[in-house]
Amino acid sequence: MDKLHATKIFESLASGIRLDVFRLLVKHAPTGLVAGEIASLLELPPNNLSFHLKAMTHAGLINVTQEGRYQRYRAQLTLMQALIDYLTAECCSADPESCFEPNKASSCCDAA
Amino acid sequence: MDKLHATKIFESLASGIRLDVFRLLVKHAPTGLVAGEIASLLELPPNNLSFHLKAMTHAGLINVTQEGRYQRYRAQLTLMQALIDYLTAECCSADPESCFEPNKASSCCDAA
DNA sequence: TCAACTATACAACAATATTTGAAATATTGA
DNA sequence: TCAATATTTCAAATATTGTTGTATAGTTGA
Repeated sequence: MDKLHATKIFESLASGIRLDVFRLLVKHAPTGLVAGEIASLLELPPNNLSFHLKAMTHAGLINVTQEGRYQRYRAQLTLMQALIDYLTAECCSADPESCFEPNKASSCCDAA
Repeated sequence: MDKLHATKIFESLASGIRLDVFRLLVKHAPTGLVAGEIASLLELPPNNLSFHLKAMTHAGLINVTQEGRYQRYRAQLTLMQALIDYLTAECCSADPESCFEPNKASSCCDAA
C-alpha cells in the first residue's frame, strides 16, 4: 500500500454513488452482483454506473469476472485491512506509552 | 455515521496532502501538532495548509484546540472504527454462511 | 500602542470529476 | 445471420475542487 494507491481508494469511496455501490457489494459478498442488478437496485443509468465501476475496479476496490454476456462485480474486502494498516502506520511513535493497543482490524469475509 | 459523513471523510483522505497531514497527526498522536509545525514538516504554504485543515476538521477527521496564538491539531482516531463499521454493515447478509468472522477493527490509540 | 508572528478568509483562475446522450462491442438465442 | 440484451466507450457540457496571492483577524511581548 503506497500513498498513490491509498489516495485512489479514498477517491473511489468519496462519491455517494460509489459508496453505495461498494456497500451494496459488501452486502452481497461473496457472491457479488452483475452490472444490471446494481444499476436497477440503485436506479442508475447503465453508462453512468459503468463509469463508476471502472474507477472502482481500477482502484482495486472491486473486481470483475465475465459470465457470458454479464459482468459480475465483487467487493475486495481484504483491501480494507491493508488500507487501515497504512493509515495507522507509526501510530503514536512520538509517544508510544500513550498507545495502549496495536492497530488491528479484520475484514468481514474471506471472499473475493 | 451516515452516508454524507462517510463521504466527507473519504473526500478528506482522497487528497495526497490531506492524507499526509492525517498520517503525520496519527504519528504524533495523542499530542498533536500546531499548524506551523505541520506546514514546515510537509513544506506547505500556510494558507494552503489552512484550507486543507479546515476541510479535515469539518469532516471530523481531526480536531483543533487553541493554545495562545497557536492552533493545535490532533487526529480523531476513534472515527476510523465507526467508518469501518459503516463500510462493512450488513456484510454478506445475502449469504451469512460464507462470512466466517464478524466485522471488527480497533483503533490504535484511545487519544483525541 | 506598536511591530512581529500565527493563522484564517476571500476571490480568481486552473485543473479535475461527473453526468448525459449517442454509438460501439460482445454475447445469446431464434 | 438476425434481432435482442448487457455493458462499455467516447465526446461534450456541467459542476466541483485545488491552488495561489492578497487581505484580514487575533496573540504576544516590548
